[in-house]
Amino acid sequence: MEWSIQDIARIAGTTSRTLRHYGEAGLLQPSRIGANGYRYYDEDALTRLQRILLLRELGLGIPSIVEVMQGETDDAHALVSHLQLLAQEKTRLDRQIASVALTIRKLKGGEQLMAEEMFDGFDHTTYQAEVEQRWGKDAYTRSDQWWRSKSDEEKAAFTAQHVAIAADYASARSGGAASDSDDVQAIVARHVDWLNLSSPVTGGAITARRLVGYGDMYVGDPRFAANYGGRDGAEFVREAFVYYAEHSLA
Amino acid sequence: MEWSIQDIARIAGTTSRTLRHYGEAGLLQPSRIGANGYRYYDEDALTRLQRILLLRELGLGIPSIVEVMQGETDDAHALVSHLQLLAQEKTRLDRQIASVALTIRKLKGGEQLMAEEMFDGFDHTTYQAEVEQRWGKDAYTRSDQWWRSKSDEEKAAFTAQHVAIAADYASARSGGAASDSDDVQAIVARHVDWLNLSSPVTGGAITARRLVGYGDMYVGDPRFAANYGGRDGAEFVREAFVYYAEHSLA
DNA sequence: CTACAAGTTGACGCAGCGTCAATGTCAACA
DNA sequence: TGTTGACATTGACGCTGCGTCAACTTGTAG
Repeated sequence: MEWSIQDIARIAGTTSRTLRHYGEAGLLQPSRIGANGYRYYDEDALTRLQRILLLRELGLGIPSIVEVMQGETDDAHALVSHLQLLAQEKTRLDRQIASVALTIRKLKGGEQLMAEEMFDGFDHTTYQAEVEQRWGKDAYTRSDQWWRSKSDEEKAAFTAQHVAIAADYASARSGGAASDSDDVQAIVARHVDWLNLSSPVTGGAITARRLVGYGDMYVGDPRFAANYGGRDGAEFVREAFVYYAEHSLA
Repeated sequence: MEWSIQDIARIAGTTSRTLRHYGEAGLLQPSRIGANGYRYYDEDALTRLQRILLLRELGLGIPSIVEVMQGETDDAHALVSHLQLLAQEKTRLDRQIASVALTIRKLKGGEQLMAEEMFDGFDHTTYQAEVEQRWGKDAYTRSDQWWRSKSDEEKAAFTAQHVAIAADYASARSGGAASDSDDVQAIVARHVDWLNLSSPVTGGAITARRLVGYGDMYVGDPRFAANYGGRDGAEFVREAFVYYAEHSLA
């Protein structure tokens, strides 16, 4: 059996450009080249290609894959060192997220705005007067003190976590995931953990009832919905909350 | 005041090449260009450059910075959307780390090897016989059962966490951090959390005494030291453990 | 006036392909 | 057999953010 470059690309789920690139890189040569210069690939090449694509999906660079395919390194070894790279990347990212969050807060004008901002994302009340009206007269003070008690690092981490959670909802939703899918429910679990971080302020761990209450608030208030990509995003989160409340907080 | 490209680069802590690049990108023009083509920069340019470098450190791309500098977006807004990018990147990385860890385990030949591998990283005993001798006759069984009780995702996460921790030690050490520095002690805190994950097996949370014991083992056994970059790395971890044990587990 | 160090410039390189413009191939139709 | 149009295929350039380098200037010491 023999296929043209386009055929192989379709079968393996990649592009002809990529195949030519692998050819240049010495990763995968066509099994035959026609008199007209066209590349043709056989079944061995297809198998090899699929292995290459797997390693690429795992993030290995072409030189590493070349090594592996030449048998100088076994797959596991290459993946382990790759894993170390990924881990480093991750901590670098974590650090950067923390500094960016910190810088944002500094730019926004110092501690004064912090309680508001945090409350804004946390229980959707932006102004002190509103907080007091909605949550009781000393809620603002309690929250403000709690927030001030945190170090800069902790504040940044807290903010960053929420941003990450919101981003995850967004990508899950755009990827077509259902609000009761495992993926989304896993995000909710993290979200609940995050909410529980401030349980000292709100008085105890999240209950099913409270979680659904939050969901309603997210949908009802555009300032909060904005955190989740608008009304539709907030609605998605609310559905996920409801499901989670029923199945995991019962 | 006016400086040559090299002067400005040194003052701001960057390179002349970078400055020329920013020039081409329209980010930062020299305040004057000599008849010989040499670039000269004044104080305004220096101020602007420092702002640019700050945003770059936070990971903003040049086009984004151009926007910000043109006043089309304020800093905070740009950083918030950048933060979302970073958060997405992070979850992508998390997923990839999990898949790589999972793939590694699959390659290593299924469940059979898992208990060994995990024990290998966890308390340095590679072989069943050795485990039994060192930790008591049913330690291996307990550990094996505990490990088997985990889902694939959980196993992958567990492995990935340890790799990340080891990588963090390595980068901290190569960055010249002391074992009693805040950064390193924060890594130890995560390490302790990680060790506590298997407290059901080892019988209760880590104590100061046990932590130091682990440190000694890491240094003493090359198979384990390998996880932390060899003897020197293990020694570094041991020092960090000792400090942590005295100051945070007292 | 020479010799040499230090500075400056534009150009190429890199990773992993996406995206062309320029040709080539092939079946259908005249 | 010649034409046409739909698809394929190829090599080349582009992209990010600079590091690195060869070639050329400038300035200082002797």
